[in-house]
Amino acid sequence: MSKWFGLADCNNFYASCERIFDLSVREKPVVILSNNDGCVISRSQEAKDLGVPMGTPLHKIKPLIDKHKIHFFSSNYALYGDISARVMNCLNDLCPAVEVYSIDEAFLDLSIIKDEELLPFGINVKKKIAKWTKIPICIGIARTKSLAKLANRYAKKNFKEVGVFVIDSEEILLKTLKETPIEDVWGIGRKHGKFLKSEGINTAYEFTQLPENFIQKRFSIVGLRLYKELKGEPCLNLTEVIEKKKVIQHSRSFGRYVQSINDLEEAVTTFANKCAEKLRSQETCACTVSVYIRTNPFSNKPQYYDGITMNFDVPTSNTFEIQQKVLWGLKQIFVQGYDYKKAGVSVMGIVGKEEIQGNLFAPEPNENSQKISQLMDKINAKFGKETLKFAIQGTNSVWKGNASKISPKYTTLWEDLLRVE
DNA sequence: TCTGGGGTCCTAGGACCC
DNA sequence: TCTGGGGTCCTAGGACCC
Repeated sequence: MSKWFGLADCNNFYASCERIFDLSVREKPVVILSNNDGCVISRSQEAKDLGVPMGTPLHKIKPLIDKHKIHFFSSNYALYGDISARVMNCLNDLCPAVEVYSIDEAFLDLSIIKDEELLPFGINVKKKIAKWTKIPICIGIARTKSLAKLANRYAKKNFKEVGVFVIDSEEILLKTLKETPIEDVWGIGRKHGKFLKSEGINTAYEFTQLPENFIQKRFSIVGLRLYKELKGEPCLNLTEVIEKKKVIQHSRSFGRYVQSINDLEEAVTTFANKCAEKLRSQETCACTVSVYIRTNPFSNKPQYYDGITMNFDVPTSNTFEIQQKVLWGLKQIFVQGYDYKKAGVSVMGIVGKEEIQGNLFAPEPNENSQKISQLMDKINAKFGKETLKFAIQGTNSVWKGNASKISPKYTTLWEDLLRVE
């Protein structure tokens, strides 16, 4: 049986989430800002139509915002994560097999659907999702994942009302490939796009007409896979199981410049804790941890960047152990006299906790501190983030960013539950 | 004044081993 | 003077994604 892949993708996801509960911004231009209210990371259709570019810093589009009364929100990941889970649950109920690909996208295996049923099936899924979650989606359907992506983009662009597009004939395939600019193809980023255009390759179709050995040589096997997929040969499968993360990071730009090591210590211990929590939540331990600090690359002030990577004797997910290493590392890389703007912690060499090999020469793991870590996880899960935290994390952190325009956590915090009066 | 955060995969090159 | 060859493992860097 030949395959059919679908790609369901939420339209303007973060902006759409804000509109579910806040009726005053429905049909109004809305933009969502990154951490620190830095730059635009999501736009409603109305905002796109007004010419708000993706990724621009807020201060650069302030005149546009004022002029058109564009509503803007700080990002509210608790809300988006919860709405995403609802959408994915619905897709799971409606579709034979689902691979959650990102917070707002999922691949579907539709191979068991009859060819002539694909379009009505897609339309039904779209309608149900809209009804159950109030999130508008588009669905692209084709023979490969890369083509489903292409079909999805085509649906968004040309059939937004229907919201579903199926590439089910050679003619439609060629037409879609010819109408897709090369830089819009999934897997062709800025660098490759620029190179291809300089070679006179402007569309997905022209890409598929290049010789195979040229693709392999210039774009390695990743590019070759894409090339084959665009020609209709599936090289990527649906992966339904959620794999454990191989790297876990936590980093933040600061709300203002930070000079003292104490403030940096507060920040990096908080990040170390987050990494440890994430490790425990996927039942893994890390062999390695690194920490870095940096100044603001956009400013004219003296620049500094340094990081350090450290190994554990025995892989760990213990908050205390990870914190300790990170604090030690910070002392090694910290230099007085700079305005620091960002710091981050990442853990790597991640292994399942059952695969850990003991180290004869390492001290026995501290079981008490591990139990405390787990207890903290439980309490924080029940009563909310950072109900319980470490003294060194501070209580009035100067490094924390601004989120001046954050919407309520309508779905994940009792106090923020919508009231009907 | 103000510029996000968290991932993946692949390749090249060096260290090391036999 | 001439200085192997093949394999593995690790890391850094670069490309991409949302």
